[in-house]
Amino acid sequence: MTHPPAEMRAALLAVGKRLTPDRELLMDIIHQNPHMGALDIHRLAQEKRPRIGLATVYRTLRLLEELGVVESERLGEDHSHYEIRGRDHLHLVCSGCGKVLDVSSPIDRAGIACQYGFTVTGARLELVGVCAACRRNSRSRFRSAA
Amino acid sequence: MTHPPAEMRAALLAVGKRLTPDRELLMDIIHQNPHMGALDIHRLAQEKRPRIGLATVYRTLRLLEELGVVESERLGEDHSHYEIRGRDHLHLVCSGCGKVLDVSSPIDRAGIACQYGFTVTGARLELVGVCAACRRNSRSRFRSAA
DNA sequence: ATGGCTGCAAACACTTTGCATCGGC
DNA sequence: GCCGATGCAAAGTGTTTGCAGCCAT
Repeated sequence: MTHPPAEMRAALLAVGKRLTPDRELLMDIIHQNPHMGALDIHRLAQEKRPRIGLATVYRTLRLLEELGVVESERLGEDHSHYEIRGRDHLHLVCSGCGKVLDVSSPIDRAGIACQYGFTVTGARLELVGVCAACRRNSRSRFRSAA
Repeated sequence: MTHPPAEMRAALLAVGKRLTPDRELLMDIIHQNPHMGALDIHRLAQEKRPRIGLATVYRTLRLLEELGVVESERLGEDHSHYEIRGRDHLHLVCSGCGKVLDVSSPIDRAGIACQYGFTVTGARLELVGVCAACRRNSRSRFRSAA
């Protein structure tokens, strides 16, 4: 529980990237706080390393995303949220305040209302994959990472 | 089929808003082109009304969203996409180029691959609604429109 | 004619990038 | 010691806003 980002460190080293204190801290924060924005992550990081810059946060997030260990999402807000890849992606997004709740089990509306106090008014489903054209060009937004 | 935005016009007039040529044109464009970005909409609009400004596009989109007739979404890109509210919200988002396809029937992966040439690699589900706190405050991001 | 609507440009929020310095390997 | 990583600040996007003039009502 202390240092879960073992896979993250491995991913970095696997491509010859350096394991810096900044990156370790950021990986820890991302791992322990689901769907946070870059500015929140930065604010949290500054509590432990006051001199860390926002650019480093963005650069690290982008790097980790390219390595496939984190995933960024626009959850209806005007900024991105970041989380560990492969975790559940069923989110409850409040149309009032934009708050995001995680749901981990297959659910029904009554169950959600009961368990999370969240009233579902609409759904939005995105299937991510590769379209015909990109398949032909074998193009993918992060596959080209050296 | 010629002028489907009848409901849109009604929505405008219902709240005492004016029915201008710019707005009619924009409503037409939005109605006929699903999930387009603001800049695409602007570009299209300029073909018919060269003097239309980008600010008008944004202001109109925001107005129509507040009226509940269109809906904006961040489909993995760094800008918003707009479409008529209530239409299907099952999207196929290409991880290569970001292109978005609409799917209208309940489907399976094999069916999607066959019908749309799109290889599904992951899914993302958002349930939109009202969280407990906002329910208590009866707060909602667009309910407060005058 | 009157008040909302528009174009223009400046302001904004989030994110990326250039450059000199610092530090992991 | 080398080359990558960082901080800072400037540049880049997409979106919003202030203001003077315009046009539906």
